[in-house]
Amino acid sequence: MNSEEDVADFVKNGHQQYLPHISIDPVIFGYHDQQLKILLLKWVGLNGWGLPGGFIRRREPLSRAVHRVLQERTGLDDVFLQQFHIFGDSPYRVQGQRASEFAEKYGLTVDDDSWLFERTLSVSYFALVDYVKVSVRTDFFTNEYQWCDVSAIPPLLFDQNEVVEKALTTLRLQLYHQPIGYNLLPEKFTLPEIHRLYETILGKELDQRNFSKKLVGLGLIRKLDERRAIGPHRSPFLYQFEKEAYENALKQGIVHTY
Amino acid sequence: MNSEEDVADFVKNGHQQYLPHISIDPVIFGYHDQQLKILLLKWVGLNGWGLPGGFIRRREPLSRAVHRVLQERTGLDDVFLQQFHIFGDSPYRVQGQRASEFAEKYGLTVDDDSWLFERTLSVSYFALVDYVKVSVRTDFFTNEYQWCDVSAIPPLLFDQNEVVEKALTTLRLQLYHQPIGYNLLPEKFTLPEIHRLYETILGKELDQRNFSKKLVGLGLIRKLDERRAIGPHRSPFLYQFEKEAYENALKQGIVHTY
DNA sequence: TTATATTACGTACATTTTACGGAATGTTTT
DNA sequence: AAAACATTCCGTAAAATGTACGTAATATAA
Repeated sequence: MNSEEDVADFVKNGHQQYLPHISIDPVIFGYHDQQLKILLLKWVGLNGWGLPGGFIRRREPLSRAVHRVLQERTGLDDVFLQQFHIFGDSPYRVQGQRASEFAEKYGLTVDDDSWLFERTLSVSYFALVDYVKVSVRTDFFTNEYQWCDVSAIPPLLFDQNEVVEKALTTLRLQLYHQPIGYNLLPEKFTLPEIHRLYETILGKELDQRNFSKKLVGLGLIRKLDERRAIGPHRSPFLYQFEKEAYENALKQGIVHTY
Repeated sequence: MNSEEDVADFVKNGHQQYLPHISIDPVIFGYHDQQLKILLLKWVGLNGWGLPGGFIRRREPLSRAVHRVLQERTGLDDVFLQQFHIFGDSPYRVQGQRASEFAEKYGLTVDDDSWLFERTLSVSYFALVDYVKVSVRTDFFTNEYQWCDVSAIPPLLFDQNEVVEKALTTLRLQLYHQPIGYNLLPEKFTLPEIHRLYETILGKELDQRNFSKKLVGLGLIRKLDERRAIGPHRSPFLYQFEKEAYENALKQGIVHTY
């Protein structure tokens, strides 16, 4: 959607195609090289940084909608997405926005009761991807993007700082229970690789020896009989995710503590 | 809402007052006397048992909406409610309902595009209450109710069996992390009381000695210097919830495992 | 051959969870 | 008053889990 015509139509008639009052705003964590970032977009009409977002098509299952939104933004398919909350309490989510400001900015005529500016609840998911493999697409509403380190998130639109915080908390809590890194690491990876990933996500050091014991003990990964050549050092063994365990995890979580 | 006039207006114009496409369907667990039940309503228009439900007012924060819905159904205030999922994948949630059947049943004229019969996502919460203290209110749409044992849930409307299952799983998972029994037990309660509560919810025996150690150890409850007379037996000591710990739990969960 | 950076692995200690038996107590019955 | 009964109360040992930590192996480059 990039022509002004399309946009005007979207603003005016989008509610015929999409459900009003509900947006999907995935927190897309990007990991690479011991850095954990999130994808932020500069929303022109709202004049600030915020999460990528999208709407649900009238006849589209919710989970398919999230995958589509992620796909549209990042080009990625088959990413593990985890729903973690629906936000509907913040004043911003109760009052809706003023259409007029937005209209001015774009030089569009926008009715004050346009569906786009009505109150919107936000269904929140998070995903974890490799940000160097992603080519982000911006559009008419978003003219800029950044991968922003999680330790330096600027003030975001609406209540989205809270959303990001909760996403991060949930990501960390579920790290040993959900197949979070599944689509991030290569099919065969080394212990140091997954070790660095976990350390980065949790923001703290994990004892390397205990870490491998734990992951193997939980049945999450399995050691292979191959190594990878990594230049001037000892070749590390390769590991694989235990597919069955992970598929179980997808449904019910790996660790059951009741 | 019980007069036919009100109902006709609700069906026709409810979307002026409520957000369409989103319902709130709390799973209300009722505990009493070592029985764990859930509140089910017989939905006349849909001809089946289902969860109590309600809609969000246009300018009403989400969490206030749930509390209101619960209040309207049960008369209870200040109940701990925990959001656990939003459902939007089931075919029933993607296609919407047929208005005509409903109209027939009630002898109302209902437009096929009435907001009420459009696709609806369900924001799900659970609560835990004492079901003998609740007087359930039915209304025009629901002419019957039952407190149904969790071990014998009948086929429910839409995807609500899945909803209930997930509610139960979440309830059990969070039992040691959220102030779930807070509004259920009296302010001062005995160890056997809370012990039986936990056993019933988890559906298994918990060693009585380890149980008290655990709860006190977690800082959830504190032993008082009083006892309660319970007839022909040794008088048990009374305990209280640790208010601060519980208020913390409300925000972030008590046990932090990352 | 040596230096260097990295991976690999095992063992002792602390903490948490689990298992389990026996003494104390408030009434009712004899 | 004593005995019987149903219940509450407590502590300790064993097992499992989590934490801390040092040293040997290895792949290249110098």
